[in-house]
This record gives sequence, C-alpha cells and structure tokens, in this order.
Amino acid sequence: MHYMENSASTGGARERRKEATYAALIDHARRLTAEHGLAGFTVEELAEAAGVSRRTFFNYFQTKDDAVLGIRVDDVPLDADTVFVDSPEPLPTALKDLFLRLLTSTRTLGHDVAVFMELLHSETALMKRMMQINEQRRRDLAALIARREGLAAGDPFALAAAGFVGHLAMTSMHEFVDEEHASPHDDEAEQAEEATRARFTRIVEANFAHAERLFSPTTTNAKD
Amino acid sequence: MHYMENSASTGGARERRKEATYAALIDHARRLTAEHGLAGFTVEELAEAAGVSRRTFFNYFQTKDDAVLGIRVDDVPLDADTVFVDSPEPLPTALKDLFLRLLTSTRTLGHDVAVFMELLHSETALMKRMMQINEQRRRDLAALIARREGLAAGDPFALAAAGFVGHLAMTSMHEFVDEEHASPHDDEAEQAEEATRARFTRIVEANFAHAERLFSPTTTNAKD
DNA sequence: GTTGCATGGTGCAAAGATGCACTACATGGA
DNA sequence: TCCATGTAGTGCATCTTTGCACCATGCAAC
Repeated sequence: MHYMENSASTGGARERRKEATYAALIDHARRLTAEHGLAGFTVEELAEAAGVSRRTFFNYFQTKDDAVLGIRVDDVPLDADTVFVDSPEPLPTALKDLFLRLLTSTRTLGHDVAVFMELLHSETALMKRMMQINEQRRRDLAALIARREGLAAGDPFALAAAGFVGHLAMTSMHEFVDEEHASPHDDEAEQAEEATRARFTRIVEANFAHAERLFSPTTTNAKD
Repeated sequence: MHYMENSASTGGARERRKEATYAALIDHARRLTAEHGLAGFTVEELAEAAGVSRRTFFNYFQTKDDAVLGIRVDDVPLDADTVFVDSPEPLPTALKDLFLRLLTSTRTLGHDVAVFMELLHSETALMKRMMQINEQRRRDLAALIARREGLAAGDPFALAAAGFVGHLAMTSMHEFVDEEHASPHDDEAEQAEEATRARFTRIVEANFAHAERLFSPTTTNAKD
C-alpha cells in the first residue's frame, strides 16, 4: 500500500521550508554579487530571485552583506553553543565538528568555498565584516573551550586553542582552494558537489589531526 | 545602477508563491498517480513532495482527486466568471479564451493534456468526478452565455452553444493527443513544452473557428 | 462483529510571510 | 546648499502556513 517507508526524513515542513529559503537566499546573494558586485543588485531583486518578499528577506538576514556571508539571524550565538560544550567527543573532534557545523550553516562546505573566498577578496565590505565576525568567534570559542574543559575564563590554554582553531580553519580553506585550482576537476553537474565536499572534509580532518597531537597532553589533564 | 528594469513581472510574492504551490501539487499529484495509481500514495507524501504540509494541501484542494484534476479551492465558480460576461470580444473568441483560461488553471495546456487523458482513463474515480464537473460547467456556461448575450435563462441558443463548446473542447483535446501520438516530437527538455503548447493552442483555435461561422448569424442579432 | 490501524478530511491557535508605511542615509544634480 | 531619488532596514497589521487534535471511513486480523 505504501510505496515509501522513509517519508519523514528531516522533520516538519516548517523547518524544511526555512532551510530551503536560507539556501536560496544565500546562493542567489552570492551569484548576484559575483555577477554584478555587492552594489549591483537590490535586496528587492535578491528576494525575488529567491521567491520571497523583500520583507521576508529581512526576517532571515540582518543585512544584505550577511546574506552573502551566510550569517543568519537565527544563528545560535557561538557563546551559547551547548552542543559543543556538552559533546562527549574529545576536544579536537568536538572542535572539528563545530567548525564543520558552522560551515554547513553558512553553506561553505563544498565548491562554495572557492566562490566564497573570491567574494571576500573582491568586496572589501564583506572582508571587513568577516574579520569582525571571526574576531568575535575567536573570543566566544575561547570562553566555550574554557567552560567545556573546566578552565577559568581567560585561561591561556583556551585562548591558544581558540586561536589555533582559527588558524586551522583558515589553513584548511586556503589549502582546499589551492588544490582545486591546481587540479581541474571538470565539474558539469551538481553530482560533483558531493565529491567536492568529501575532498574538502578530508582536508579539514587532516588539518585538525594536528590539533589532536598538540591538545592531548593538556586535555587529558582537564576535567577527565 | 539597476541591471534589471523588468523586475516585478507577476505582482507580489504572495501570488507567485501560491501559483508555484498549486503547480507543484498538481504536477506531483499527476506524477504519483501515473507511477503508483491514485491509491498508491498518501496526501502526506504528495504534500511532502511539493514541499508543503499535509494541512496546507487541504487549503489548496478539497480532495486528493481534485489535485490530480487541477480543481482548485480558489477557482472562481464558472457561473460567477465576470471576465467572460464582460469581455468585449465576439462570443466565439470569448468562449475560446474562457476555455484556454480554464486549461491554464488546471495545467492542461501542453504536454500535460496527454498525461491528463491517460490518467482519466486509468482511474475511474477521476473520470467520474470529471464528468460531474463537466456537467456542472455545461450548465453554468449556458447561464453565462445567456447573461452575456442578453437572453433569457434557458434560452435554447445558450444551451446549444454551451453544449457545442463542450464538444469543441473534447474534440480539441482528442485531436491533439492523436496528433502527438502520430508524430514522435522527440522531447528531451522542457524546451519542448513551449512548442507543444503552441501546437495545442493552434488546434483549439482551429476548432473554435467553427464556432465563428455557426454563431455569428445568431449573435449579431443579440445585444448588439 | 469488533478491534485496531491507516488514511482522508476539518477546526483551531500559534508561527511565519507579506504588504505597507515610515525613517535614515547616500548620491547626484540644480 | 538644498532637493529629489533610490535603497537599506524596521514596526505593525493582516493573511497564509503549519502542527495538532479530532472525527469518519474503509479494510484487515482476530
């Protein structure tokens, strides 16, 4: 009678719809910025391309810039990320997961990474905002690591770890872009996206593996 | 500054969204019926395929069957169709326009016609409902023609004209299906859809041309 | 038959999207 | 300088979608 047993894959229609709208707005924001520059299109046009009203756009993003960067209004503030704090994983893994989760939210996991970096370098406004965001994230992450590991706020290890994660993140992204640039990887369909994402994830994991060796002496002393 | 001058093509986001949802629901309803039969899928699955909730489906269609037939809840009852009554066009043209408008609403203008006829003949429930609908439409149309032409309700000419239109409609659809069946028209992409629609429209116009000759002696006597 | 279960269909209150009016600001003439 | 215009962003009332509880029906197991 039922030809489909696995119907409800990702929860309710409300959430699926929201994700789809976020995806559409971010993707079109980047496409339009690449094609016309950040000042070359209006929010009105972006909203229309994504199939929502102008007003709805501002329910999803505080500013036009944020749409390009993938900074959602419903983002959990990093300093409230209980998932990371409560994760049973070892610290390096938890950090890697957090990083990947962030990239998923901003839609910069696969081929988008290269596009994203392009945009950052072509629009100074975006770069500026991104640096603000990263600064804030570094601070929040330090506090988060301290909480997770049972350290005092401002503990040097937490600060160093947070900085190191930033470094790993940046390194991973650059490394990925360089490698993609080096080997053609003639992509025609979106079928390539999955493979691209896998390549990127592999690079991230390779880089975060460094963290394992550097962190373990310290982390085994804390909270365990 | 603006790279796009023709932004607002079809009004607000609300209407565009509604049309898209109707289109998705009808198309998926037909696809699922073709693949699994009318009883082979649930409203839940149909709604999910179209990206809306089950409850929303019932905001768009009274019943599952109606979705396949393209009978919307917000359809203007035919006997309230002021567009037709107030149209300045000659009667045969107005009738043809009304017919094409109806087909647009039910999404059976192009390649869908053949699919639609297939479904009608494969599911007796659909055929039954369709005949009900057509019966009602014939009655309403007769009343509408009478109003438009300033005739008394039940005027024989109005009744005959309504019946004739039903005949022209049926003839057009069958003729189209036969011709498509005869010539391969290897369609691969949706690029063919536009051409298919044009072929169908041409057939409709050819058939309604008969109405011109038959109606004009009478209509020139009325209301003019 | 009757008990359970899947599905069709509806009422209702909460959440989300939209239209509209409004402010702020930047830019480019008179 | 001052004004007109275009666009970013926000407050608010209204409309739409959604989740959920609910009932009716048909069908299969017992």
